[in-house]
Amino acid sequence: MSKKKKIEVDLSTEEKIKAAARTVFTKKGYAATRTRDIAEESGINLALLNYYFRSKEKLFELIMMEKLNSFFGTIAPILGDKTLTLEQKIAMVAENYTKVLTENPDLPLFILSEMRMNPEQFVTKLPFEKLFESHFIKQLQETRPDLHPMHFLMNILGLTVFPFIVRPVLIASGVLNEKAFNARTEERISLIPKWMNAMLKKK
Amino acid sequence: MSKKKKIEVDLSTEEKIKAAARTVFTKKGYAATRTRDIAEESGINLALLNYYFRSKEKLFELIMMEKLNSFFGTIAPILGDKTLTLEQKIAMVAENYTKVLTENPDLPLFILSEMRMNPEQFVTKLPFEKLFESHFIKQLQETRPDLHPMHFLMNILGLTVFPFIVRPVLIASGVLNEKAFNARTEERISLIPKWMNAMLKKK
DNA sequence: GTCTATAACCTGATAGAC
DNA sequence: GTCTATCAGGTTATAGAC
Repeated sequence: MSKKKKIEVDLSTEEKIKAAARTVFTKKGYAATRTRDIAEESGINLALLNYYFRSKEKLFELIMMEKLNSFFGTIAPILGDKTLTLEQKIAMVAENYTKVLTENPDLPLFILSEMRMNPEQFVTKLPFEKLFESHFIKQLQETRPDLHPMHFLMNILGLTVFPFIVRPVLIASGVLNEKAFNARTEERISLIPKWMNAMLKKK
Repeated sequence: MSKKKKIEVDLSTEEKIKAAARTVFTKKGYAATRTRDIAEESGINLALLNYYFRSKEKLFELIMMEKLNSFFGTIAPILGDKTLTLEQKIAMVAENYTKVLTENPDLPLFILSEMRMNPEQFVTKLPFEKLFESHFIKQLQETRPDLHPMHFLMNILGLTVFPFIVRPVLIASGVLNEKAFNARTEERISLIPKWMNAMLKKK
């Protein structure tokens, strides 16, 4: 017999705490989160949080590392792949990123908010060279040697990620509901490659 | 004689607290800010903060309203202006926004972070209809009736604002220093209108 | 208006019983 | 492993002297 008899209910205590921590940290951010909130959300006792994870900060770092891997793990392998054309990479970034973010819409704003408040804490643990010295950058330089390749990296990321960054505002203001938002970002999967192509052409 | 004999030093106590609150709230966010931090930063006594502003929350709302006005006040009048062409609006948004954000680079991430944690608090006080039912939206619909105008509003804002949102990461990681960052965003003032024009063309 | 002192409460973390 | 009880320190806000 497996340890887990049920699907959600019989998670180990450790996993229950992690699941609750993901929810609460994501919603409130590190500073506004109380360890009591996490305990309540997970249905476990407050003391067990420290028993399993030693401190609020250690638990947060664990969750943050998961999030960073989701965020950068999607993109770094694509941009570094030497067998893909520039057009293929752009299409894959738009599609894969949109799908990851649709499942996890607060990922970018969560990461950027926390990194802004404490940049040193995580910046050393991230593969920035992988992005900024990637094969993708070389391809951009070959295609448009007249412009800094950073511009186009910024453009593809901005076009893909920016809607998710303003999503809380759009939804709270009633401009779009969740369903309409998802319909628009789904449309952008095929639009972004066309737009990027138009921007990359020399006029 | 004027009340103010010196320029920075002789601000009224109230203005000193507000200036310190701007600095500390922007840097740490609402939840991580301690009223003691603001008192120390401004050189005034802790009790005076409550004397002038009643509570931490009231002071924060005041600062947040200033920030929201800087952020939306730049853009709403341009997008609503019925005498400007689509191309003129795009050029003005890129230029004016970039200049405002260069002076106040953490403005967008500050606003979006705080609104994410507490969307209801500010969303009612914002002129979203001004943006999403503006003359600019009508012009987009006329130019590209086949696509939702939201896409192009997202694109102009994303291309302009996104670099400032990832700025803390870029600078902390050493990918760009402040000077190089400013050089790139300055370049984008003239690039964004060209890119938007290319995106708006039917192919 | 400004200060010191302190009230009233909250928060992360642990000791110790089971 | 899990719980209750509690400690030690921090936090917002105010009372009251000057």
